Amino acid sequence: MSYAKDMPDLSHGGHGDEADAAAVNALRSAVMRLSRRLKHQRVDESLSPTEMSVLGTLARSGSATPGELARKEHMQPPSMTRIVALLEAKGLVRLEPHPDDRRQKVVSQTEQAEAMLDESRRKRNAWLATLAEGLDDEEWAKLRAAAPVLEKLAHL
Amino acid sequence: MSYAKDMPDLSHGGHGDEADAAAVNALRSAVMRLSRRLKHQRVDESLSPTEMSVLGTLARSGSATPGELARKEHMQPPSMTRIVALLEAKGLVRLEPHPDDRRQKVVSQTEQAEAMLDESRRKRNAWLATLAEGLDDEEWAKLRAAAPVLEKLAHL
DNA sequence: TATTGTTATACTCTATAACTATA
DNA sequence: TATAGTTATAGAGTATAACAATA
Repeated sequence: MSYAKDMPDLSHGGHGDEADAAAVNALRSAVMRLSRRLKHQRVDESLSPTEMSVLGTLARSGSATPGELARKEHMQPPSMTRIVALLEAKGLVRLEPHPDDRRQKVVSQTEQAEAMLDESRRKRNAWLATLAEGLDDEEWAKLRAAAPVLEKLAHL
Repeated sequence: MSYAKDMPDLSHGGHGDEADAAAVNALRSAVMRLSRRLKHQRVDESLSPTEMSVLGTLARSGSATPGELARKEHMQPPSMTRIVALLEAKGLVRLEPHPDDRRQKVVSQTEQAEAMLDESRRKRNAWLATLAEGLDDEEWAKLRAAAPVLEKLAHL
């Protein structure tokens, strides 16, 4: 750990000690395992985790172009094309021409998507609550406090 | 939220209010996005996130049979067969016959794997530290506190 | 020329089903 | 018969490269 003493006053960029390394390890490992399980314990049979994620992003932003969605979800444009097409086929998003730029399109969620998200949230809670029964209150509180940070991290 | 008043004294199984729902949402969304990015920002070019995860598990447990590894990683045995074969081809694990049961095998990490994990931790810190520069100290502290909990959750 | 989105294609990871060897 | 692991195969998700339309 020789570099720690060489960078004494990084105001908040200096997350690099051993506790941080352990956290990084746990984080990466947990993220991989959870993502694998999420694919299976999916709450809505017909929707993949990515489709759910895109729908969530859309719900927050109101509407967006495919390119914006791809950037927000950190995927490549062709992948987003496919996701949007799937969601449209399921009646969960609407595609309209962009008012100012005829190359672009505007994607927005349908009423059906909104209802589905509500229902889905209920089911998700049931699953997660079951999983969370293995956590005590203190652990759950830590997780809840970190959730928005994790989300921010994923968007950085 | 009608059920809250119907289940007044669940000691710690009652994670189900709106703040929890928001946390669940953020958690799922962040996990999916991060896992996708982890596949690309991988620190060691030749190792997939899953291979890294298995190696990490192996480092903690010392050695294990393929079946045990599959259960711990929440994957199916055939998938683990493939991962173990890849790791063996890279000289990172060793396969030995099980002393008591000739159906089973014992997987253990090599010295090379140990060295690789050390090197990898350094690189990972660099990547995460870069990402974490967008977090303030308080956010990072929350994340660090939650990391072991996330790991526990992923194993439940 | 640069940018948005799409099409065509290939790769990686993982699962299920069927099989082999051992208990 | 039941269990551990493997082989064969298929499917989902995503990427890159090449392309079309528009700016």
